[in-house]
Amino acid sequence: MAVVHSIVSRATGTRYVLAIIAPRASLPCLKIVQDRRSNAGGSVGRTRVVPGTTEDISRRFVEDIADQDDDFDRWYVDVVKRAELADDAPVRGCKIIRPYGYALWENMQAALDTRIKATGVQNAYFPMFIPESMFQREADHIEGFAPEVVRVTRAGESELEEPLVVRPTSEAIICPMYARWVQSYRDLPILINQWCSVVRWEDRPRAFLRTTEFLWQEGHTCHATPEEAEERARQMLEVYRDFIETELAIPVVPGEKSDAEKFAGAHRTYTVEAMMGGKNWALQSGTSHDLGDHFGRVFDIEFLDRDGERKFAFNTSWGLSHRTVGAIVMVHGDTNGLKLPPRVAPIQTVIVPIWRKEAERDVVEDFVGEIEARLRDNVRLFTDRRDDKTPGWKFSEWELKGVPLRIEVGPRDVQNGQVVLVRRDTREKQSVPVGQLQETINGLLVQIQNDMFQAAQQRLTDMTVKVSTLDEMYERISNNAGFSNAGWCGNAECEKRVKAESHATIRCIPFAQPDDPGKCVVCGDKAQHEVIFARAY
RNA sequence: CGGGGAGUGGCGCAGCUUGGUAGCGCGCCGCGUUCGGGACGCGGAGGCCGGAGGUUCAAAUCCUCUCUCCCCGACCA
Repeated sequence: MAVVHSIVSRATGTRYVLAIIAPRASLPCLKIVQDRRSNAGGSVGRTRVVPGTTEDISRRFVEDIADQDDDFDRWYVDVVKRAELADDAPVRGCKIIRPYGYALWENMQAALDTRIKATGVQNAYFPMFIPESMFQREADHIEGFAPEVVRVTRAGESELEEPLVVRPTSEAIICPMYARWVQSYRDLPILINQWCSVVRWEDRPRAFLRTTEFLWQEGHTCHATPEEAEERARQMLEVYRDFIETELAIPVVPGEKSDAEKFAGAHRTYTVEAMMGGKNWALQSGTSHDLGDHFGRVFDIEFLDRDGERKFAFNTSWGLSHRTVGAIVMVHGDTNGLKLPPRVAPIQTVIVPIWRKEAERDVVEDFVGEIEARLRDNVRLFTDRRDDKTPGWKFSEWELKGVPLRIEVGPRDVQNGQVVLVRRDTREKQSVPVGQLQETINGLLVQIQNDMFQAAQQRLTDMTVKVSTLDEMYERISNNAGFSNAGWCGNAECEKRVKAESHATIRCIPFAQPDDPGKCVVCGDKAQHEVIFARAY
C-alpha cells in the first residue's frame, strides 16, 4: 500500500521520508513527510509523517501542525501561528497579536475589568517611562528586575540628563504619586488599576507566555492598615481565581509563594497556578502581592492617622497578563488545534454554507440569512461565505481556530428545515430544526464551557499526586507527570536543592492544607506545609 | 552569558562537495470544472541567494569578516 523511502539531507541532517501511497481513486498521492531531528528553525508549512491508512491520509492530507504528543512546544508555536493568534515581530522577543488573538484578549479584558471594578477599583494610566533614580529607590526591586530592565538614554539628538527605565512593572512610578496624594487616613484607601504593556528583556521568548513586551493589568492599592492590605491582596487573588475558572474554564490552585519565589520587594505573594496540557507543567496565571509598608517607607507614602500618629501606608499590587491566552491554548487545545471557552471565544458559532450549483447557493443563502437573523443578537456569529475554499477545508480551519460550535447548512438541510450542529470539543454532530436552534445553541455553549472546565479539572486532579520521597518526585518530574504534593520544612536550602536537581520549583503553598503535612520530602524534618512541586513555564 | 544549528520568491526546502548566472512543493493571481471533512485542470506573477570584502573570465557555490534567527542549558508574569 505504501512504499517508503528515506533520504537524509546532507546540508541539514534532516531525514525525509517519501511515502508513495496508492489511493482509493486513480489520483496518485505522493506525500513528503519529514522527520524533524534537525534543529533548523521554522516550522509552519512543513508536512509530516501521518501514520495510518490511505483514508486517514486523504482526510488529513495537509496537516501542518505538530502532533501534541510528539512535540508539545512545537505544537504550541504552530497553533498560535496557524490559528492567527499571533505572529513574529521584527524585534527580538516581541510578537504581533493578530485580530483574532486580540479579540480573544479583549473579551478576557472585559470580563476581568468588570470583576475588578466591582471591588471598587478604578482604572487610570501611568507613564511607561520611569526616571532611573526613582526606580532604584527600592533595593530588592531593582535587584529583582535589573537583568531584564530596558533603559532609554537618548532622545532625539541628545543624551538624556537622566536615563529612563521602561517599566517592567509600575510600583516605582505609582508609589511616588501616591505619596503626593496621601496626607491623611481620609485619603485612603487608593484603589487603582491600569491596563498597559510592560517590558522585560527576555532570553527565551514564547508567544503570550514570555515576550519582551507583554499586555496585562496591574492593580495598585494603598491602605491605612496592614490588615486591610492583606485582605485586598487575598481578595484580588480570589478575583483571578474566579475569572480564570469561570471565563477561561481553567481550574487553578490558589496559594502563597515561598520566599524564594516571591515578588521582588513583597511581604507576601499569592498566586493561582494552573496545569498546562502536554507536559503538565505549571503556569503562574495571576499574582497578588501584599507589599506591607515596604514601598510606603521607600517612597514616603506617609499619612496622619486618626490617632494622630504619622504612619507609612500599606500597599498591594496584583497582575494578570496575556500569558493566560497561552494558558487557554495549552490547557484546552488538542490535536486539531485550539479549543476556545465559549464565554471568551471571539466567534462562538460559525456558519458554513454548502452548495453545489448556483441555484442551490441561492436557496442556501436565503436559509442562512434566516438563521443569522434568529441568532445574531444572542451569539457571536460569523458566516464563512468564501467561495474559494471547500466546506471540508473550512471545517478544519474553524476547528483549528477553536470556534465552539459550527453550523453546517446544505441543500438537504434547507429542505428539512434544519441544520447540522457540531461541537468543537467533542466533535459530536446533531441535526437541529431551525425553530429550536437558538435554544439549543444557548444550552450547548453553557454545556461546552462546563465540560471544558470539568475535563481540565479532571486532569488536574489525576495529575496531582502526593509523594513522600525525593526519588518518587524526581521520577514524576522527569516523566512530565504533573504536580507533586509534598511536605516541606520551610527551609530555602531544601527548595534550592530540588530546583538544582530536577528543575522543579515550589509553585505554591496551597491555601487548602492537610491536617498533617507530614515530613519534608527533602530533609525528612517535620514539614510546615504541604507544597506543590512542578516544572513551570 | 556558555554549547549546537540555519540564513536561497510569502512559507517549507533543494542546489554548494565537483564555480557557468536559480529550481521544487505549498501559498498567491486569472479562467474553467468543483463544493456534506483540508478538490482538480490549464495559464500566470514573484528571488540582485542575510550583509561586506576577496579569489576568478565567471560566485548561491570557494576564502575572510560581519549581522540575524532558531534549538539546548543558567534567570523571569
